[in-house]
Amino acid sequence: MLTRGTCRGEGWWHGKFRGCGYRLTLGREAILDILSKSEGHLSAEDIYMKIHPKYPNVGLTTVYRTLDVLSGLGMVYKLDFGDGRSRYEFAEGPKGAHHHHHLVCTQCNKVIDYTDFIDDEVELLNQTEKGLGQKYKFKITNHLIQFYGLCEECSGKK
Amino acid sequence: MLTRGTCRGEGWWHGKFRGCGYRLTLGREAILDILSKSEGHLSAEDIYMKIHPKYPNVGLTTVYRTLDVLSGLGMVYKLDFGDGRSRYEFAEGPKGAHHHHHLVCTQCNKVIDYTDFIDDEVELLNQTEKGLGQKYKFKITNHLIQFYGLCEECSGKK
DNA sequence: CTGTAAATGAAAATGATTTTCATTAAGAGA
DNA sequence: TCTCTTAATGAAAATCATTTTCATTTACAG
Repeated sequence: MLTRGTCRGEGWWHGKFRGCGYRLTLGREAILDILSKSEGHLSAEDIYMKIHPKYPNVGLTTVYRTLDVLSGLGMVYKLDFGDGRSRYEFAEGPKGAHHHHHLVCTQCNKVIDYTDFIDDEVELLNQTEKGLGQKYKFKITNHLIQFYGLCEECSGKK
Repeated sequence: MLTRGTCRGEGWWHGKFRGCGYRLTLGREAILDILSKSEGHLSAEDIYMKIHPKYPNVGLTTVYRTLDVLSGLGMVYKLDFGDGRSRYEFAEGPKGAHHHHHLVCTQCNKVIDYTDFIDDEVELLNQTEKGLGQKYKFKITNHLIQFYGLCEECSGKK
């Protein structure tokens, strides 16, 4: 993962990029644009496909590279749902309005975002985070919570 | 993932295998044996290496296949710490004595198992699990909690 | 406007995991 | 115990997401 110092300050991304010594390019804008508009969990190729019609000269390689930068900056979460490819979602921050956790079907890989119990969870997590951070001298920046099981359809199929 | 029906009953693995229609083979025993003895997070190749001296005729392919079966049976957890290969650990069950969660360094990929806050976490998770299960009609069988950040060393390096 | 280092695309390389296929062996039933 | 069916296996090849290489382009500081 690419990281230049610790660049997690606030401010919108024009500044965020520049502030961290990154250059602002068309490809990066395109990718951020798609990511901030799309709901859901996009793979690198998904993003490439969505961008391609409008920006045919942004390659898949650049998508990967940009996603790496973005997740290094904390602007994007890189997720793994066990289907062999990484998924990315725009980060709104763990306290942000749309923060959610995932419910993953181990059979069909369907993913449901839920926010229902987030408040209690986040409260507990913050505590835990603090405790862990102290005990293990970790600078915790993020967390991942996923529940696994069978979705309605798949558990029907037995 | 290979699954034959829902085979998550109790009992030790000789029976568990047979009960689910799987055959008990040398390779599978070897893999279970290593997994149950080793602490930590082994990759398929780690396991292959550990087994090889004693069972030189168990191939890497079989290791992958067996791990797939085992994780289908819920006897092994398949984990992803972001270093490009899957890691496996013997499952003691979410309520088992050694259940733990993970603290992952995003820089060097070091992983710390912690059990410190498990009790509170597990309690909340059980509630959440129940609520989510009902609302989304999911049969939840497992959960994953990981905190990400920089370990002491890596945050030292700035 | 210019120089320099960062960013890029295309193609090749990588590397974990999966598939193929011919062979072996587990274990149910005789 | 012997036989037969089918699951399990190893080796090699295939797959496929991601990374690297390298020559070229481009952002942007000065």
